[in-house]
Amino acid sequence: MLSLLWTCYNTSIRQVGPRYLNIASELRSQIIDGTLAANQVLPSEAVLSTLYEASRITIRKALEVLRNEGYVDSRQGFGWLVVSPPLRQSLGRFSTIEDQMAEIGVRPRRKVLDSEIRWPSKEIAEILGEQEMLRVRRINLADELPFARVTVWLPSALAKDFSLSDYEQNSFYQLLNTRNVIKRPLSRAVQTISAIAIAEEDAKLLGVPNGSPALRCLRTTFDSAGDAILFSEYVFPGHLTEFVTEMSGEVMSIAPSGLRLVD
Amino acid sequence: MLSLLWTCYNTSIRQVGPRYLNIASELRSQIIDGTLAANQVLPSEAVLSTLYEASRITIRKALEVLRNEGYVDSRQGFGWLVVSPPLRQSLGRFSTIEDQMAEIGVRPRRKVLDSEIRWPSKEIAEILGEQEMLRVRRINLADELPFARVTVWLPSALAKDFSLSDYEQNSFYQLLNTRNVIKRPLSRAVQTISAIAIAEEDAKLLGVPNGSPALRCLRTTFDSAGDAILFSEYVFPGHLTEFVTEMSGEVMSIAPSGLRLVD
DNA sequence: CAGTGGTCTAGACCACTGG
DNA sequence: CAGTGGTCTAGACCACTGG
Repeated sequence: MLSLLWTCYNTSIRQVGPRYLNIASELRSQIIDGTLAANQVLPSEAVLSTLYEASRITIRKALEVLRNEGYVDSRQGFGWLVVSPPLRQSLGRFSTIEDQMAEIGVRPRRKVLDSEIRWPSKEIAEILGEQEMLRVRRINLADELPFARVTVWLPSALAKDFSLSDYEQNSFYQLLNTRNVIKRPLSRAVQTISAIAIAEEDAKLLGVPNGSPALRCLRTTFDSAGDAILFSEYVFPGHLTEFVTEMSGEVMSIAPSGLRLVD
Repeated sequence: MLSLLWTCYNTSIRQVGPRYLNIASELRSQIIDGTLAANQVLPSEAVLSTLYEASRITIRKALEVLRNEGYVDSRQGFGWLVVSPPLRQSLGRFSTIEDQMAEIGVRPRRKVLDSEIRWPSKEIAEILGEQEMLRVRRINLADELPFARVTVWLPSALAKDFSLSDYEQNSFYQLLNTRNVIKRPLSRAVQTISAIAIAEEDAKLLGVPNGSPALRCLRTTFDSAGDAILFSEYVFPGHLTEFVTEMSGEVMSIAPSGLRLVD
């Protein structure tokens, strides 16, 4: 097994990107394909250091990446362990809904409902500022089945070169990040998720009974300097969607971390 | 300001815990109290290294901690920036629901509904194993207002020394982690959150109309070796609770990260 | 261009696990 | 006890930002 590791690494013609990411990828593959089995102890950092001809700090950085991804964990004085499958499997599904749709062979489509220039409501103005806004409402479909109604607000100054077909073919992240309209890339978002009884219009659009349960997400998206750029509302039918998340570390609350009381 | 940093650090009688955590705490305090203002560029790593008489790697480790907490972010070739307040504020609320209740002066209470020894259903057995289970159902109250119905399953072998009053006064995390009944501490959990129409019994228990929207969380809790120890179900009335979460990095999906289609 | 963060090295000492 | 991961140092080179 050790020689296998060594061979893989040495035969690679040229390293792309940082060394620690390559090492992390190498180890991740071996965990996924079972070469490194669940609950198995990894070779020690010193051994990996020799194997990969990298310093111990580089090895540790690779292992930290895998720890964050939920593949391994460490115990001081003992070693690094491969996390067992049930936990890993849940975490492995943390991909985007688009990836998931691609995986199961479902065709995604966006349909624009309307697009308007508006003066912001007080709530929107507080988040994005007191300026003219573009509001776009869309429906997202999976194999022509509607699974989300999405409304996006953004300063109209940023959207003056966008067309309706842009909105059907791209996400706002793609549009804003690729066409030089913002100084800094979008980098973070905070969202609030709640359970609601679906409103009449959304019920019709999504083809579910009026008042049936739905997940509602309110999201504010920030650029890399921390300025709010986008505000969006998502409504998902309750029977079609679920939200998977992880807690770790010392703080084990009765409620999912992030859940809070309102009013 | 620089001398202030230096003084604080040098006058500390004795460092507790790792150096990088102390440096992180110091910087965090200054961000919170405004000494380091929003969007301000931090002193460079080299300068901080001199100020704190620590190596650059130690400084970087402290900054990475703060980056993970959402206080700062970096741009290569430019520097470390203090993230602006709107984003930080949302993230700062990532505390537990218990902390939040303590903050606003609300008194928490647990009420045990019932506690039974049962043979596991197929679903539970798949997660926790084919063995005798204890099932405890509780109601959580905030100032006597019920806000959650919680059901916990665990192998009865682990619970043989617990009493009903233990269940009223402690969480299972506290019970299992503090009384030597498990070999390894509970360290991670994965949960699935969905929107449901509340069932009749829960509606009565929580004092809401039958069929009204609710958040339902299914959680599996693992020990540090990755073995599943606890399974729990939480039901929260939709009008009382919301779930706050963050996305960051390159992957910006239409849906909240972790959201997926079911069926 | 000088200065920044991103990566990496070769060493060191410590607290901790298991036998 | 020997071996492990956790922390830390003093250096180095690179890619990148801004002026």
